[in-house]
Amino acid sequence: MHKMNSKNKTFIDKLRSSGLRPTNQRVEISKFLFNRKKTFHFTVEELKNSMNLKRSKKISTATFYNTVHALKSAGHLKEFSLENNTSYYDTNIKSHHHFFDNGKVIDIKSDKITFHKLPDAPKGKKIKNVEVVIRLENNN
Amino acid sequence: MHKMNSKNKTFIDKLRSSGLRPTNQRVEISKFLFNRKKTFHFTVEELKNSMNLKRSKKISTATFYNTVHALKSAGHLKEFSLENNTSYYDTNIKSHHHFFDNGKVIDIKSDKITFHKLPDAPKGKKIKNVEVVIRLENNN
DNA sequence: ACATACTTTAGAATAATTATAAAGTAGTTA
DNA sequence: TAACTACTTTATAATTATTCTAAAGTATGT
Repeated sequence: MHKMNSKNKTFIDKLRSSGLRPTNQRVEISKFLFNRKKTFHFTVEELKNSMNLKRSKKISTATFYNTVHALKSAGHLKEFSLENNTSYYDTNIKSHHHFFDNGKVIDIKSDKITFHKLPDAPKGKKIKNVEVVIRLENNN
Repeated sequence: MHKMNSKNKTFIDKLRSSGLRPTNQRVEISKFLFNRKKTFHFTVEELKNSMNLKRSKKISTATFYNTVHALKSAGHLKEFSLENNTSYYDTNIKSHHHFFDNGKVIDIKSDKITFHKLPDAPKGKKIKNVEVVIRLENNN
């Protein structure tokens, strides 16, 4: 039997709206992801490690993957890729852009980049979204 | 003993400037990649399959990976990632952008996209490049 | 409290990539 | 050109990220 406070509600709603029953594991993952002020960038492996380090009873890899995927499909997480064959996720789902600096990711607010010219979508297609990556290197 | 025509020279130079001895395998890969009019997008697996299909003596996976990596490091290929954990390479190394349409990649010439506003690089950093991805979906 | 469908989990399976080390080849030098 | 050495190729094993499987556990409606 669970005591539910209003804070948990958010996390549970995110799960429910992703078609997931709010099990203990999922609620903890959801809390871990969304109970923070700043945007959080992570890989599933990183998420698993940082959560499981603190826990006596570990959450399984499959559960991390399942939960992250469902949250992403429901639009609660954004997915993106770097050049190292792992998927990164971002708790900031608002349209925005990224700096990439040697594997480190920094968000760029959407309004920091505006376009003067954009191409039309090919026939029969329309633009779903536009994503800008600004790669950085050290000065001098 | 090899007969070398002027056409091969280009491919061999690309290898040499990548720090690679122009072995038969590498020259054939280099030709396959660069002896074409249109930009070529590929994964290493695709490259391997399309080249090896035609050959009686197959080139090994490791050689494809090694060669592609060296060419990429030397700047003869551009690497990019989609959300499926495989690296894509592009023989068009000029700064340009991409449409992504369900895993299919279409080049966008650099001058088709111009910016009205771009953020400054963080302190101590400078912008190496700016890459735009326009994701497409079907109309209606 | 029951039943049932959904979950969790450990471990196997898969896919992309990288590492290993033995056999082969290019480039240099005598 | 013969010989040498360093670089290559290759098959195969290893690794990494991810997905699948099927048995045991749990949430939810009645």
